[in-house]
Amino acid sequence: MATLKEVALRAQVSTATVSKVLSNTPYVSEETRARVLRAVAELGYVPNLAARALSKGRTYIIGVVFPYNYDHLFADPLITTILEGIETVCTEQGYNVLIVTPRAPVIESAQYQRLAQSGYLDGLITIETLPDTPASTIPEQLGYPWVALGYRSALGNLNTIQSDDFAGAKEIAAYLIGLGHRHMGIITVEETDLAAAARRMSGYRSAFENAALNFDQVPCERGSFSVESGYQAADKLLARTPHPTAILCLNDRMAIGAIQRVWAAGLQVPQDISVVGFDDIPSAAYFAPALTTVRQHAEEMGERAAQMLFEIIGQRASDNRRGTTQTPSGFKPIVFPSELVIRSSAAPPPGRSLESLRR
Amino acid sequence: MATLKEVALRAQVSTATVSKVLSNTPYVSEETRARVLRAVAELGYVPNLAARALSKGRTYIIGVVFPYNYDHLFADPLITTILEGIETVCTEQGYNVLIVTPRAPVIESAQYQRLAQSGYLDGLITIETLPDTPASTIPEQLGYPWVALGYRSALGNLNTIQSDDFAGAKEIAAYLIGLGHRHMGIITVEETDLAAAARRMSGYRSAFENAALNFDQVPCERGSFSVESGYQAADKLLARTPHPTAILCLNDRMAIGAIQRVWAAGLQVPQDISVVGFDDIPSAAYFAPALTTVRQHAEEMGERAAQMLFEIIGQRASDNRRGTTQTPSGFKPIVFPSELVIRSSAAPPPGRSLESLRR
DNA sequence: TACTTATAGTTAAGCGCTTAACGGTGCAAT
DNA sequence: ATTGCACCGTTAAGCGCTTAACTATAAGTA
Repeated sequence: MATLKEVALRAQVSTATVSKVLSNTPYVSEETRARVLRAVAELGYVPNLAARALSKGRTYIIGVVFPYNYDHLFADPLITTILEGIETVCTEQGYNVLIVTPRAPVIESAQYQRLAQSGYLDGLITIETLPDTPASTIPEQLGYPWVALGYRSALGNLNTIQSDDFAGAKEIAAYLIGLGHRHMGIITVEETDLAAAARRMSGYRSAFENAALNFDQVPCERGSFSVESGYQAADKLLARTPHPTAILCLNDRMAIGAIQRVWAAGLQVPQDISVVGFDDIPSAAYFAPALTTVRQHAEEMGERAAQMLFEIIGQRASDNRRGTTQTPSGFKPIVFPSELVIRSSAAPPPGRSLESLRR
Repeated sequence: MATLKEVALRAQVSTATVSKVLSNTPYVSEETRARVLRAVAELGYVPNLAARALSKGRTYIIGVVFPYNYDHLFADPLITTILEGIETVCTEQGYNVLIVTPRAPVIESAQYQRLAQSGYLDGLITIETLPDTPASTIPEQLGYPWVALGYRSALGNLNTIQSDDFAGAKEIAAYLIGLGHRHMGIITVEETDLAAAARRMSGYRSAFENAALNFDQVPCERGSFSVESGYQAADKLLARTPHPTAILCLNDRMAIGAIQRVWAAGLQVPQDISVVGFDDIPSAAYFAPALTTVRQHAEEMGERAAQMLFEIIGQRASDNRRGTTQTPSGFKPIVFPSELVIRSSAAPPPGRSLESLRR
């Protein structure tokens, strides 16, 4: 609670001198430096960050904006893993992380809007799971240092970090096709709920078309990310005759739900039906059967996002210093590969299952 | 980027008036109010929070301090669930959450120390998994609004939110005993790594003693929270002859690891060996066999912690207003019950397994 | 000797906001 | 006519820090 002034008084110097000592500015004698430092120690002085922020125009806080329409936000391991990556880099750089979870579509979220423009944040990382939300727009308008994890077609995806959803989806679909599956089902989500959904669906489609399979008549149900919704969606898929021999799920949690439903039907995974997911959440490996899925490099993506943000912040700062007008350009999108993780929830289709089921 | 001053200029009033309008202070005519509001809208004015924080002495940011020695912090669903609870309440109250993850024992973490004392935070919630870390001490010394999730024997556990680890552990141990198990093994962690560890162990002990079983000769291995470490610990437990018919694990992840090891030995859970966990992480329900474990009310605990914090903040504020000296007292600890969740990873011991193993 | 220049420290303005204290109005009550 | 007071608005003093601009001294240079 001691202030700079009190330190100055005690050390018998001006506040400017104390400030200089604290910021390691040169031209302070060893003797006064020592005196100041002693006063600081004696008073247990800690600079007031709000004051510093006001006068320096920097807060050393960066905001991480979560997607708003997720069911249980932090329950998604992918998101928390990304957060962890971000957090690591920010801490290294001496920045703090403020988490922003808009509870309304971003455009309506007063909380978010204010924060973004309040000068409280030195930068913003948005985790954008939705297609082109206005969240994408605002920071850019402000010339605000900002990076998005996700897609932003509007601005040519500048300053974004992405996962190669298309390639990952294509690969896992091709894998199932390679195993011999011809009748598959898909559990997806509303494309308005997840920007990546469309990419993954395109990936699936591409694999199907490569194998000369008609993608448009593949049965497809929609869930809402959760295990429960995966169960429900699988329920509908299994009601078909013949039922699919493999189910492609847009995320792991729905895959787990789908597997529960398959079990409930008295069938085995993968012997009777193969089920694959997407994301490779931590428990995917320990689930039985261990999930065949697609891994995204979430932690690295988070780290890279933070690094990119700091590059932007640094660049802005030097621009300002030399009075250059801001380069309105940005970084090209960084696309992280996603990789097929083969475990044991997928296998070749049962030999004559189709025939036998048709009886 | 517009400032109060600019708004005032445009609305042709003083900055004080603008400020009053913005804070809904009475005694402003409808007409000027409208004029000010229009100017605000036209300029897209958003108050600068750093300035507001400085002049009001409040930042509307509360810090959540994570335990420092966790392997993969955010990977622990318990922690993220708590965070979610905290976040919910804070958002409701118009507060933001800053996450603080000391990367060193708290006492050495300059980052943490400064933050706590920098006036940047209106309050602190520490998630304390360790026994009486200095983290517990500092905020209290400062009379800083602060709540801990965990145990703090030093201060009579004032202002803490706890889970009834003892009762939960006792209950699950008693459950296994009730099923008929007599030879059990325990997978715990270092007590210096988790304050609750001692409580849970006491709970186990109590159940054993109630059943007149000698707790001290129960084989006990130590892991480090992770699935992998559970596997390793189970490995040692299974090396014994006779091996235990049930394994009590201090958390679910280690239980999952232990189950993997049991499978690797060609044994079935729960037919051959029962394995139970603690925490009831989300995937516990979907794991096969679904884990019998102990649920903690993590989200509610987080919410309650935040509520308690706001009560303290409010109380401080009114104290200051009427100049009362701070009541150094605090709230009594709130203990959340933990409840046994019976699923399918535990069953009675195999009929004659004891005899047959002893051959 | 006079003029730089490096060093050491101070002054004071200012970051953008809040708020106590202080005028002025009108108008009802004395 | 005087007082009281509810109402509307302004002035100005901070909040605690940073930093440009300045003063002052000592040492180096032509």
